[in-house]
Amino acid sequence: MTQFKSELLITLEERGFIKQISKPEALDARALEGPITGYIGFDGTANSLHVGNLTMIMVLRIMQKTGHRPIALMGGGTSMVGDPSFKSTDRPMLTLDDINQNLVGIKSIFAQFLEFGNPDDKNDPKAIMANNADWLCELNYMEFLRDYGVHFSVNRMLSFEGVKNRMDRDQHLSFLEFNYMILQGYDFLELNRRYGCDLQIGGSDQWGNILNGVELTRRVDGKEVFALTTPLLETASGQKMGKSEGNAVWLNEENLPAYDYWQYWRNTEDADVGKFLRMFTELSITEIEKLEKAQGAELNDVKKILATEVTKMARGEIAALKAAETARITFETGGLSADLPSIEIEKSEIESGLGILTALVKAGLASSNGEARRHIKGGAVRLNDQIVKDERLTLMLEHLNEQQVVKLSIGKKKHMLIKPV
RNA sequence: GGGGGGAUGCCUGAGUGGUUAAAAGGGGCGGACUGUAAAUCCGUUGGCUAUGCCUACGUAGGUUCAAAUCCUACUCCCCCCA
Repeated sequence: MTQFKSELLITLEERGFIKQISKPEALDARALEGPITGYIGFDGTANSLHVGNLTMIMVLRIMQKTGHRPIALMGGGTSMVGDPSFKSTDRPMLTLDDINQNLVGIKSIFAQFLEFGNPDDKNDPKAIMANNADWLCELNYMEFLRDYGVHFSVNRMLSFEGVKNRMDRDQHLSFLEFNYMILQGYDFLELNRRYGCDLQIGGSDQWGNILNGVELTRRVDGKEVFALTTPLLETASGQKMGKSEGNAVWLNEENLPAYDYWQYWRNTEDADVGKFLRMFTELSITEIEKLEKAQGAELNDVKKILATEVTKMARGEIAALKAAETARITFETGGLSADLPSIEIEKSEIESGLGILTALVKAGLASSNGEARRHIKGGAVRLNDQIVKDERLTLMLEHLNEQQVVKLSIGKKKHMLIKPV
């Protein structure tokens, strides 16, 4: 294991962000010399980002905090093609408009984590948001082939892990998709030319693609740039990160209320607590080491700290503390917090008798009447903390409590308030 | 371009005329146990105004009392040869 000297690599290392580095010593030395410009690519296919992207965002944030310049590269160009690896879906190609609209949403999330500056000012040390559509869409095929295609060895590309796997499993790999890695390599070269970018960071599955860019930049412009990958993030029990109730855990309030975001982190597995504290909070390492000593049920308090810290960053301190308090009231005192996620329903609808099934669906606790019915049968549904046994029960104004709301729950963890208006 | 194989529910994958809303596993969800954890066990997993009805086995037609299952065309994928 290399002993790093630069604050950047030391921090990334101790927080568990490093899986592989192309030339660790040289990169370390470069980081000591002066600010590095590093980039990570993000998909522009959704209007938001989720917990699965958080690792990358945190790496960019660490770059900025240690005095380097991060670039968030939107895959506007590559999204136009659509990722062909999901070949079953025949999904419509995203238009430039869609992508640009998505980028607006994504940018607002980044703004929570990074400080952006003026991309045209070479001396502005703040973060940059770039879009590869700006250069990929203007490429001329013949020129591109002659200028850059010549530097790619098919033999070599075939030997990359990702490609090899596909071949071994006899899985279709289109030429389009094969070109992905070339375009990504070109991105690196282009970012180096535009912003002096010397580092590309990505998930460990990106290793081969990143190296292509490193190679290309060296061959074409004779510049040395670096690759760094982060470990693939899974929970200790091997689940993919970032799904809760089958839905993505979004980083923005509009897609997921702070309370639910807080809950996601509160429900972290014991074995992941230390890892997550390191990666997703900015508590000091000594502090984290202290917290990690907690055993068994004591870990519950540490999980609360984790949840609050992580929520602070994405949603701000006020929202985080409020979420923590709401959870405390709900789970620890059995009381009713008015800050639980809620929906508003017309008062007249309740007056005329709102079926419990419909209410559950409206509250988003069940996706269909059938599912709501099954939950009632399974004894999972509660109305104001009373188990509901009758699926024909109707909500009436008498069900409103002192605070003029009705609390609907499914299971022990999911609660919604219904507010008549 | 020639020959062969295939497309099934969230995913993998059985099913080759009626008993099939479709085996099995995974995943999801709920329950028990706990610590709002993991592991384990149990239940559940198309929709509806529900002893019935509708939608569903790549797409469009056809045969049949009856089709995921048979026929025709189309689309897409895989393999072998060129």
